[in-house]
Formats: sequence, structure tokens, C-alpha cells
Amino acid sequence: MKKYQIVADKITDYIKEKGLVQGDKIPKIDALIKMYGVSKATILQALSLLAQKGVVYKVQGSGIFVRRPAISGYISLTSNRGFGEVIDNENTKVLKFEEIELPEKQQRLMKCDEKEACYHVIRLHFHEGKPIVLESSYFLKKYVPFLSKEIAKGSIFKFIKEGLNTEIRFSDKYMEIIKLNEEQAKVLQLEKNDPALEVNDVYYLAKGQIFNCSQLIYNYKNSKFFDQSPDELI
Amino acid sequence: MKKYQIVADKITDYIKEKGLVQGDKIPKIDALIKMYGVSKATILQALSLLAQKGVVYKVQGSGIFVRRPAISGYISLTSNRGFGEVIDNENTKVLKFEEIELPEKQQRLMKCDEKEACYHVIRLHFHEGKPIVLESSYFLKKYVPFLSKEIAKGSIFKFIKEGLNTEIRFSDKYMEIIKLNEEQAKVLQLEKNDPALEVNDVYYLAKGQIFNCSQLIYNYKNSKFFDQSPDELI
DNA sequence: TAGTGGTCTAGACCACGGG
DNA sequence: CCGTGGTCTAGACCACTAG
Repeated sequence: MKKYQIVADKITDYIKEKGLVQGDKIPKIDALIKMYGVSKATILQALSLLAQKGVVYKVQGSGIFVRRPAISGYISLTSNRGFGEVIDNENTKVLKFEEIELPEKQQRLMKCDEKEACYHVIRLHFHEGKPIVLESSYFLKKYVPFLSKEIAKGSIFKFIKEGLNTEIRFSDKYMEIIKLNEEQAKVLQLEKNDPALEVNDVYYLAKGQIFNCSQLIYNYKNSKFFDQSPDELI
Repeated sequence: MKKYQIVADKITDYIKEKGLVQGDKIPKIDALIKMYGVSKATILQALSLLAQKGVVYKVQGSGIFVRRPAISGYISLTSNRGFGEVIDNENTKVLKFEEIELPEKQQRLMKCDEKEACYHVIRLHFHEGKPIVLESSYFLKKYVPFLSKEIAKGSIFKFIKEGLNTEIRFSDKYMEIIKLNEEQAKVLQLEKNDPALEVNDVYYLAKGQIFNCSQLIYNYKNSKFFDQSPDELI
């Protein structure tokens, strides 16, 4: 593991152990250098990482301070896959699992020229027994050679990362607010024309290859979102 | 201006001039070092900045590649204030401008103990003649000592940054999907119970002081959102 | 195995903040 | 003025990619 990653984790632990909250000061850079026995550049890299995650912010000439921790019960739109803590993968129902040729609409989205084999999965995610989000995902077999209904009951992304040892790198998201149609409403246990958030994702692998696109329809009653803007565009 | 900032801008210009698109390669690090006459660390810092902005991504052992440019017509939720290109500040209508004591709800949000003087502004933003978002903002006088209805017709944030020379640092956003009430619907030229996105923001200054909170209600017909997840957490 | 990006160090000097 | 963070350099060595 990388040194700056280790240092970042240690600083995070330090904040937790000391019970520091928003506005509290952590040790100065020189002290951190001595505490962890690394160079200044490594400390700075670790702090940059934490600043991007929203854990700390630095004030020149003054110190390094703790930022508000993420709040539980909210779905993060910016972190990968949207649902980190909130969506319990034990509570996923697979509505459809099929191997098909990539439909035309998704072909354009994923910039595929030729006819591509893919997996198509429709799932409904629950939290505390309530339906949170209806998901329709396409995975290119070219990059995700194996998938099963069994796997789809858990976290597919986790399987891709850990099972297939494939790095997911970044994503583009397009969002709009919509009225539910009859079918969507039925699945989400809502009424037709009820409001919803539609998120269309395109996901990229380590070398920039598009391997997945998904449509997510969130239940307005059961989902709240948050986003901590990253500090620093170092 | 900082060197890495300048280098980042030059690389961006390079991409534009050469007309590079997603997946195209830019010169290797050694070449960039020579092109711009700076050290490797400075180039890396510039590239990190661009990676966070979603302009490029690096592939170890292979090269540095261009990422999809942001798409116009969409509102970015993650960049400050949400509306960069889309919201035309010429098209803002000030519905209310008052100097009051901070209400209790906002007091909690902004973590103020004492009664604080503030400006309260309600505005409606248009784009191409269509109402996009209804905004209700509170600004603490402690940090924003002056504001006027005239200023509120343009970009208040721009005024704070440039006019008051005050740095805005980061923000927390809480979002949910709602049904419009009668009043909101009327202003946004929609029907009662139509869907909407409600965003509650809290904004922080350079040293972590909360100076503003806002509620934004987006018109579902006239607003689309996008978010490019940043590449790299350094 | 050559090419290219990634990590890390040690140290110089700059810039801002607050007493 | 001193303390603290910010920028930058030069260079060593590691890790991954691709032909």
C-alpha cells in the first residue's frame, strides 16, 4: 500500500480516536512529519487526499482543521455507484437477468460501433424494507466476461473490482427530475406521476474503456442525497 | 499566479487548439517538462488538477488521455453555486430582499448560537425566458457586510468573491425530490404536486466559517444536471 | 525490455495570519 | 516578527504497459 494512503488512514484514525469535530485543529505539518516519519511531500499528498474527501481543510498560516463528517442516511451521488452505506446489498431483488446484444440507445451512450454482447440486469434495491431505487444496467461482456443472477443479488461493482480484479476509474452522470410512468410507479410502490430522480450513468475502467451504463430511478419518499464539495482543486 | 495553475491552463489550451477529444493522447510527462520548463512535480500537480476537473486521466505505463468535455445545457451540481454556464445572471428576478435576524431553522443549519443579522434574498433564475430555479438565501452580515437589491440582480457569489474579495471555499449539499406546493408551483409556472429537486446548501469561507445557506427548488421541465466524477483521489 | 507514469525524499524559498 | 502552510526543484527508484 502507498505511504500517503497509509498516512491518510492514520490521520483519519487520529481524528476519530480524539473525537475531533468540525473546526477542531489537527497537528501541524512538521508534527505530522515526525509522527509518521515521512517527508513533507508525502504528508501533503495524504492531506490533499483527505481534503478531496471532505475530511479536512487547510488554512494557510493557521492550521489544518476537521471538516464535518458525512451524514448517515443520505445517499452520496458523487461517490461510486451512489450507494455506499445506505443501500444494503442484502436487500436487492433481481427483476431481470439476461444476456443480449447491446440495444441501440446504449450503443450510442457507450460509443460502441459494433454489435456487442452484454448482460442486462434490472434490479430493485431496498433499505429497511422500503424500495429505494430501480436500476437498469448494461455490462459489456468484452470487459465483464462473467456475471450471474446470483452475483447480481449482491454488489456487481464489488464483484467486478474484487472478483474480476478490474479497476473502475470514473463516471459521467446525467440527471433529471421526472414523473413516474405506471410501470415504474408500481415497482417502486408509488403512484403514477409521482416525482422521481432519474440518473443515467456511464462508467469507465482504468484505461478509459466504457464498460457499463445504467439508469437509476430513485423513490422520492425513501431517498435523500448529499454531496460534500471537495476542498481544494490542488 | 501559481506555476501549476498556469501549466494546467496551457495544457487545457493545448487540448483545445489541437482539437483533441476523448481518448486522445497528450504529450508524455518528460515532454511536458520540456515544453513548459518546469519540474516534474509541478507538471504532476497541474495534471492532478486537470484530472480532478475531469479534463484528463492518466494510465500508468501508457500515457495521459483526454476525457469527455463537460456538456453544455446541463447544470453542474458539484461546481460552486450549481449554475455556471446555464444560469444567465442577466435573467434573475429578485422577489424579496430584506435585512432580518436569522430565523431559527437557519440558525441551526449555520451553527449560530446568537441572534445574527443577515440578508435574506429570494430570487427566480431564468434561462432562455424559462424559470429554472427558485432560490431562498441567507447571508450573514458578519461576513457579508454589504449587499443590495441591485447586486442581487446579478451574481451575489461573484460580488462576494470579486467585490468583497472574500474566498468561498467549500459547501455541503443536501438534496431531495419533492412535490411542489401551490406557491412554489405558481412562481415556477408549474402545477401543484409537480416534481422538483430541492437542494439545501451550506457554504463556507476560507477559514471554515459558514456565511450562507440557501434552498434551491429546480423546475423539472427546464433543468438537467450532470456530474463528472473526478478522476483520481490524487 | 524499453517506455511511461507513480512514489518519495530533502531542502530551498514564498505567502499568509496573528500576536 | 514568527509560525504555519504553499510552491517548486532535482533526482532516485518503483510499477505498470506494451511491443
